[in-house]
Amino acid sequence: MNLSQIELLRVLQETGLNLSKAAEKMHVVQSAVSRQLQLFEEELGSPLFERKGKKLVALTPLGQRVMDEVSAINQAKLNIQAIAADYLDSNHGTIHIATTHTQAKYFLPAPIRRFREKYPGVRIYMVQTSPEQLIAQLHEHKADIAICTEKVEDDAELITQHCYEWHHAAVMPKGHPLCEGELSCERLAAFPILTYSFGFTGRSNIESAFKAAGLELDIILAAADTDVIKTYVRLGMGIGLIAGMAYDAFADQDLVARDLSHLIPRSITKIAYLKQNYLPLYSQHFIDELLVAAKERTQLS
Amino acid sequence: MNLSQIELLRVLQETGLNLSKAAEKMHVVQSAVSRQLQLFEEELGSPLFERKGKKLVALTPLGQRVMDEVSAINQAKLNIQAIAADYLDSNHGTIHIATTHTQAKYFLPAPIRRFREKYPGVRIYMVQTSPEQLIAQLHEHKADIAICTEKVEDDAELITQHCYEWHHAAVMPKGHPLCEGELSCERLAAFPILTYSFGFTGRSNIESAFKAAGLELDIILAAADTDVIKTYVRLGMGIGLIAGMAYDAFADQDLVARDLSHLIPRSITKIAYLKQNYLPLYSQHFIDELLVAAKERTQLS
DNA sequence: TAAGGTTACGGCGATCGTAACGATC
DNA sequence: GATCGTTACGATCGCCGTAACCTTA
Repeated sequence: MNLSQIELLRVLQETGLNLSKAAEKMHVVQSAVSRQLQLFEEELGSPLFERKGKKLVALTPLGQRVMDEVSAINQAKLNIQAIAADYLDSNHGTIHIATTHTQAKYFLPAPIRRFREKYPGVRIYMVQTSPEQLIAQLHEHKADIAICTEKVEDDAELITQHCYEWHHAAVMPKGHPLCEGELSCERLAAFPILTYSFGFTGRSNIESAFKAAGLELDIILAAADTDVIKTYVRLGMGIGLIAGMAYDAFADQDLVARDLSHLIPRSITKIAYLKQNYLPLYSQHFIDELLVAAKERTQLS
Repeated sequence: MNLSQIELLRVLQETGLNLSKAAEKMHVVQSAVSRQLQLFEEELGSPLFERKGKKLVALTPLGQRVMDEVSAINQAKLNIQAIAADYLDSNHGTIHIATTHTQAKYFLPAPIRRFREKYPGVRIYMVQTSPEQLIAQLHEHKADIAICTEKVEDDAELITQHCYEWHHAAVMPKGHPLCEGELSCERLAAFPILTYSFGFTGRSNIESAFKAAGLELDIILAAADTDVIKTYVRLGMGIGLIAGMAYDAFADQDLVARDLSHLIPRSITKIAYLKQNYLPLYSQHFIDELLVAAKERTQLS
């Protein structure tokens, strides 16, 4: 057993058990990885993969168990490298952030700007995905830190930190009937609604609020990001239900935003990362910066 | 980075950072490990060991962090091998049990006999140590399963299972004044006491019982095992406070045992093993056997 | 001077690449 | 015939062992 065999198994998973692609990723010829796999299976005494003809089509039960350990080894290997790199120079490196459009546009700019001033040598990569993909990004080592509102919890391999709480707001063109008077679920439900797609940005809280009131929403647009919603609100298509922080008092002067904290349960945005994954010092400072920004935001509102 | 370098680091810890001894353990010449260590440190960019002259004297802060990951890799490597071996033949292998004299002599014989009938191909190794060493044995991979009464808990890397509960008993020669009448802490404390060493077999429960009663025990013998205690009780040196199950109605006919469950809090014997450590099927069956024996014992009493 | 560690160098073997072949869609 | 995997074989590079040397208790 050696580390390149372990690496091979990891890459094989990534490539859908394709030896040729795995060879390419590892910068060796295909015959080499073929033989390494044979040697490893021989050493263990039984096959790790189900084969159909010569093709690898699935993991054997043994293979599945072994894969868990392979992940552990791979994680530890990455950690050693990260720890050493961090120790050599804790001002340079990379952070991969996975997050959603709303966070990327309305929350992250401030903390990221401040972080970049302190750590100009750290490259920040942002991956923007759907909330349900965020955690997967962590597990696949495509992201170090995920910032998300829905779908976290109950993952023993994850550490999650409370970041900040926010409420939804209703946005509408100036002069709309809902600009005046007390807002209620009933009044809102009387208009066509534009809001987030399922699983995005607290959508589930919107659902639960109106379901509790026994109301059916007429959702005529479900978008992944706020800008699309605002665009169609401007066209007079209906009421937009968006995250409160996504209303920009300056850029959105032509729209009216009304707080819905009394109608829709608060949403909680969290920071998540893998428990087993070593985060360099600067990443920890990045998280600190997020928490500072979160605190500022809560004091503001 | 490769697995033998990782292995080297592990062995270096075992040998007290002695390169020569590490080389010997790894069946290679000393110069080889010296160079491998250099290469690895070079790859990481900074030293893993503090050196005094040429000698390795301590881990650097980097080294300490790296060592944690090294342990993880080593554990995963062992797991892969164990899983594969288990998959090939789940009826052969080894179990290393770490336990104390009392468990080894008075509890384990029955479950081990039954287990051996079912799994004649499994070699059972027993390491008998002091309770405080038991957990260390697990961490050092010198034992797979620890069976112990004191000093477990609050170790996140451990899984502990409740095994059985038992009480202490007082043993004395026939005809001793304490053979008759109600037993109390006061009556016991009036005699010289022979019992377990600190940290052994529920000794702490004995302490707390008498401390609660405001009594000082005159402990004239503190032994690690029950047989020594019984031997000196037979010589008339005093009252023996031993684990109830350590009294053998047949072999100890010349002694009188009196239950102390109303005076001394119950002791709990637990099974512990490393969370990260893969236990072969037969080991899991061995634990089942322990639990069966534990149940039988509690029904008896 | 014994024990622990480093450096230099030659030899051997593990692993790679080339290449030809086999199978499956 | 294109994709995917295996087998055979020569070449190379990494790693080991020998051996001489350095350093400190």
